[in-house]
Amino acid sequence: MIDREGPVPPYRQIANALRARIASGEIPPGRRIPSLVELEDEFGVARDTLRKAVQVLKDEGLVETVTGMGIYVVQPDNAPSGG
Amino acid sequence: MIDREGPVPPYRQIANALRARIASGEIPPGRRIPSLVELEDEFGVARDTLRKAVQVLKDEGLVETVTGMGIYVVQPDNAPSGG
DNA sequence: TCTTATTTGTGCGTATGTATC
DNA sequence: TGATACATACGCACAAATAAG
Repeated sequence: MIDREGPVPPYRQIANALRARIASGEIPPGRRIPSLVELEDEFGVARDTLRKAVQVLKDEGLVETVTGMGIYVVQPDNAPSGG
Repeated sequence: MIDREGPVPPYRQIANALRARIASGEIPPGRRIPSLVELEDEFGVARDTLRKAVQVLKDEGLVETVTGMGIYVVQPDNAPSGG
């Protein structure tokens, strides 16, 4: 799942994978993405790595984190699309 | 924000900047300094560098780390002034 | 209110590889 | 060779918010 030989670091690969799921509608707006524990299990990486991957998506405005709840896909209404 | 040309290494500059905020009262005793993530964003340096900067302030007794909470400005009451 | 479970937030310590001075 | 810095990654401990009972 994660290619540790290539030039793309794991945290970027994970960010890309999650972004693809969001873009494809697999994880629609308002929905939660898998928890860090589940992602740990799925990708076989440390939380630190997931934290960085999530940070990338947060930076892009694709997701938002809520302590005690999870990480949610930002809805178009909430998206900073300039309006 | 960080001068990478001068003789003062970034971790020292950051330590100085934080020390100034504490001295000026911008971050009063008992208050938390920005998290490492926020400082990463603000200064544009690696976590490794931030941790060294914080270590300087800890060495000076200006701040204390509380696990799971953050890094706090030491209160005069708690200062190791010999009491 | 308290306990239990889940989930994110925050920092510590450590390690590897690369690069500059 | 050493200090400094960046990028990446793993494992660990503890705190806070949320949810359910």
